[in-house]
Amino acid sequence: MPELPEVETIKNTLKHYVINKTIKEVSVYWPNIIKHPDDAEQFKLILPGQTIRDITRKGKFLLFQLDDYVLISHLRMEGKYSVHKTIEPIKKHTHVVFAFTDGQELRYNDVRKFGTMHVYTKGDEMSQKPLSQLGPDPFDEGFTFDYFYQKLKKTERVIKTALLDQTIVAGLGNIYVDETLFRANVHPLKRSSKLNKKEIRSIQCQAIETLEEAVKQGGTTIRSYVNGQGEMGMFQQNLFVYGQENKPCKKCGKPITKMKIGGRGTHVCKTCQKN
DNA sequence: TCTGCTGTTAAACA
DNA sequence: GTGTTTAACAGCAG
Repeated sequence: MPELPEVETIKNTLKHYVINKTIKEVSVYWPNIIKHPDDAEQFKLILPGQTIRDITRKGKFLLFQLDDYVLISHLRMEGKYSVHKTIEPIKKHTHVVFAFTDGQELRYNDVRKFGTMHVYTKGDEMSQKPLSQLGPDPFDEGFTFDYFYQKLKKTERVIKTALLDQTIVAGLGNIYVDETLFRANVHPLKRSSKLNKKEIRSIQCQAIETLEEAVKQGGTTIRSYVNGQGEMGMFQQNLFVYGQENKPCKKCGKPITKMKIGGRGTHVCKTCQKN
């Protein structure tokens, strides 16, 4: 589910509810979510007493900035956060609960249990998995044309696969890659190393623009995504190709084709996107 | 009931 | 380095 715009929206809505709250107790109902410390019991032990000072984001990762630690959370396909009063019943598929000292709780719910959580001592998080190998966030200074050009020029993979690679740029997923390539008029099967400067610049600009627009719309809800307040996104109304199989292209009117690239469903207008 | 699909990613293997 | 398959899971459509 959540790609950069959805994580950004969750961050913004959640901040409103959990900033300056102090963790009293942590419950873990599915320990496999916890990747660091190795032992979920340890995870439960170190967090009480910590106050959430800020929430930040890098790529698709949500970072809860605590006093002494950083909690790094990845939602994978269907992870969701919500805030409740302690007395409210726990919903199905709730795997981790952070109870605060004020009678409220931050709950992590994940139908498919693919999400991950890592806790590191503050300052260590960037040199450890999962952030250590991550490329620049598209909204960061580090996502320069020179950097992007170099990275794409030296890989033989097709552009669709390269854009999904989080070590090149962090935050694009299947929806926004398809949208970006359509807007840039580049075919997803085009070899990255064969792209010219103009195409690479276009992909970079369209990626940033698409993500910015999606953030403004509160993200894209296809099946299950909701923000930290349980609200759906609206960007699905602005999609050009994702989920538009057999529907007329909004630019040329020819039907949108769906194919498989690198094992991922890929939507393309064969008229507008040239290989 | 069975099969294939899903917004993610890491690991194992050729 | 690159591509493919599998695996972590549950739900849903056909």
